Amino acid sequence: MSRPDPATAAAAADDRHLTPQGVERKQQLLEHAARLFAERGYAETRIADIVKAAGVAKGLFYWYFENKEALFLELVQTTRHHMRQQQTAAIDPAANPLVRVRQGVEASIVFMGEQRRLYSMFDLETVDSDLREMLRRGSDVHALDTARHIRAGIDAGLVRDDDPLMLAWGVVGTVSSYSHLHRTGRLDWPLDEVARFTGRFVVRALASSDAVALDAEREDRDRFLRARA
Amino acid sequence: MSRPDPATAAAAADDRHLTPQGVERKQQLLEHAARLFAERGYAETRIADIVKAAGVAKGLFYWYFENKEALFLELVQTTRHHMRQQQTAAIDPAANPLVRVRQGVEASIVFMGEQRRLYSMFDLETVDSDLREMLRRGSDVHALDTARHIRAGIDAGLVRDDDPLMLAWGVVGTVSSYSHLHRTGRLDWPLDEVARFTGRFVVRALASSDAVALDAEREDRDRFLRARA
DNA sequence: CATTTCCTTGACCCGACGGTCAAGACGTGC
DNA sequence: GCACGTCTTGACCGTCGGGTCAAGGAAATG
Repeated sequence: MSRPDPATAAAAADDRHLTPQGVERKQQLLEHAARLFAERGYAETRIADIVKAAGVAKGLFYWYFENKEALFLELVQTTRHHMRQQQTAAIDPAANPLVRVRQGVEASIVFMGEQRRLYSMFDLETVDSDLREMLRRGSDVHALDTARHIRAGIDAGLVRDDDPLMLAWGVVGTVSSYSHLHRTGRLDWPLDEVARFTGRFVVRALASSDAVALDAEREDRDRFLRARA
Repeated sequence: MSRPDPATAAAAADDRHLTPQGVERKQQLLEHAARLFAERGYAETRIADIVKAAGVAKGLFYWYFENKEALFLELVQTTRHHMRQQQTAAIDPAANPLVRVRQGVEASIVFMGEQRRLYSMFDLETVDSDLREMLRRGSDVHALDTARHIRAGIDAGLVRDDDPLMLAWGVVGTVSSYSHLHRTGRLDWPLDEVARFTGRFVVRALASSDAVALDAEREDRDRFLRARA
């Protein structure tokens, strides 16, 4: 479906050399598209809308992108990349597994909250089935990642003994739920409070005992206060 | 938007008298539509597809429904109704609040799993913004409902002291996450195991202490064994 | 200054799809 | 057998929107 014959490849080929001007124009299109997708959804955004917003002719769109789907893909990939960067930055490798999960969770909430414009089109699968598949792979990776920490947590006796991958899915699901809630404006708490609440929820769901959970929460409060100081 | 002028109301008026044959035909259309929505999504399903599947002419669709959206609405409402019935049936009013939440959660998972065809179009908001609003109101109700039990749980000292509505959103989100996972085939556990896992996850996230959580889980096992006998 | 590559334009094409309509079949009561 | 409401048909219409194209300007390259 991506490149059935050479004729199609003529438009927006992989090895297009972009001048600085071209790079900037492409960036403009991406940004306007992102804004429009977030405002009215992927399907409801016409290519005509995008080029109009950018103030260029319709044909130009196809100079930079093969089609709407290709643009969307690019948007998703770069955003995902930034998200992972943020996550790894937030996770303290020296901390215990349960705390690491909590740090990842809180970082995700904050990132998604700050980038809510972009994320409006991620978890809610407002796209056709091809793209849906791709979006799914994203959360799969996220869950697998989380599962690693959880496994370590179980080994360390910090996380209760249950299927690690299933627990990880619970974490990912919880994060995306609260983030979605916040993003859609049904929850007007400040972002960092949403993050801390979500962290608490997840820690409680995973912890092997009260003591462990309390410990992870205390550590949380400490970090929070330290960050304030 | 629903009925701007009398002319529109001509099609599928509220006070249409349906013969038994008409009722059945309408039902056929609803069922085929549900199947197709589930398979390929709301937006990707053409009215032409629906009537073709039902083996009738296109014009007939507009005899029974004002448009695609109206059909969708009808589908959502009846399904939601069944879901709530199932939930209330599963909740033992004599049980303690935490257990009641768990019962509701497990019933939801089972119901959504059995009706997965229909539910494919619910939580994932594959529809335009008007319908999205309506779908949201559905989970709002669900969360509010859950929050009542949680409040009672906090008063009884069974649920940890945190914002009840937020906790309720966590429950609803967790349920819809695991249900979604199961529905999309990324989780091939038997349905009742998914339900019990989800119940456990939620109970742990809410419980005020290990003892309380263990108690609710033990009660769970007991019920399970009793049901088997 | 010639040539090539990049960038931009907007009119145009065409298929898809939601929705309409005139015409007729079937059944029921009078 | 007539009249009326229910039900069914499929051709037809209009619009919307993705995608194409021929043409030309602007900038780099040689």
